[in-house]
Amino acid sequence: MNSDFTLAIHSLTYLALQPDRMSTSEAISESAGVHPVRIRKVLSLLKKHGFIKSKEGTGGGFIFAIDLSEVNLWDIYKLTSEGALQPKCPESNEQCVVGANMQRVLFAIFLGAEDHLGEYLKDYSLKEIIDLINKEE
Amino acid sequence: MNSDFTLAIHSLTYLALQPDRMSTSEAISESAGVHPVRIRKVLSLLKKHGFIKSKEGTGGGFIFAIDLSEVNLWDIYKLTSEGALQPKCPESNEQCVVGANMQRVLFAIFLGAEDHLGEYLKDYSLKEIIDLINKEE
DNA sequence: TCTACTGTAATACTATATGTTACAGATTGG
DNA sequence: CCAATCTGTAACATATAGTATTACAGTAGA
Repeated sequence: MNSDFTLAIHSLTYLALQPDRMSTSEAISESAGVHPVRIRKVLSLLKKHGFIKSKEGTGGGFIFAIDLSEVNLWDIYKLTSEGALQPKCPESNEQCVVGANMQRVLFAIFLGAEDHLGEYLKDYSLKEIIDLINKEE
Repeated sequence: MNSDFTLAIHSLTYLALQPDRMSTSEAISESAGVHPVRIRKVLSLLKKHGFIKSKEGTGGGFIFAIDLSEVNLWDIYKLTSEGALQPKCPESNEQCVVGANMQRVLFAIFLGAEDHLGEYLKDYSLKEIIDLINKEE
């Protein structure tokens, strides 16, 4: 899976630990180790779905908009990575019964697989992520 | 997920439908729509794990080695794609509590996610794939 | 010994992911 | 009103991963 998912979780966790003030994309990018523009792109998506609020200009930045327990890993997976589980299917030969039907069969199975994954990921809310982050090894 | 998984399933399905004779990598590649060398690479892996047998030289090729019901999608996932679910984690800032722990936390969660996925994929044996392939829409 | 295969390494190419630059628009404070 | 500090995005550049191709050694049958 690509790193948008990780960056989204990272950013949300960061914001959750700064509940009282705006955080800039630069501050988050320093924590996450990527370019601020990338953070802004990911956060733009999270904002569009109401998880965070943003403000432009001096003293602006990003801030958490809802309760920690209201967002879980499945929500974020759907935003950033839906379909990532689906195996790539090269365009195969329609003259062959295998080639003609493989994509359809695998697509259906992995649609179910993603739902199944969802049931697992729903059990991890951001609150639990933060608990795990704080629980040092 | 990359297409090695799909090619492995495709090849196995193809071989399962030709149980009495050797199939060449070229024949399979024509059905799957990829280069024969790629098929040979994937089949080399399947052979190493005992799912198929191969024979070099004239009249050679690949043939199914075990019972259809003995191989399922989880077996093949593990061979071709284990770890694919794991979200990429950029190297983040160890000075920050979020950066220092995010990778460890996500890694553990997605290890569990892959196990969970396994429970789902185990329910699909190659026999069932073939039934689905034959069941036209 | 010629032909038809697999096995595999090396290389080339292509697609996707990521990084960077640039700049318009919003907001604040002097 | 102007300068400074942010977000929001598009456009472009670069890096990485996925895939295709070439090449050739080894094996087996006719």
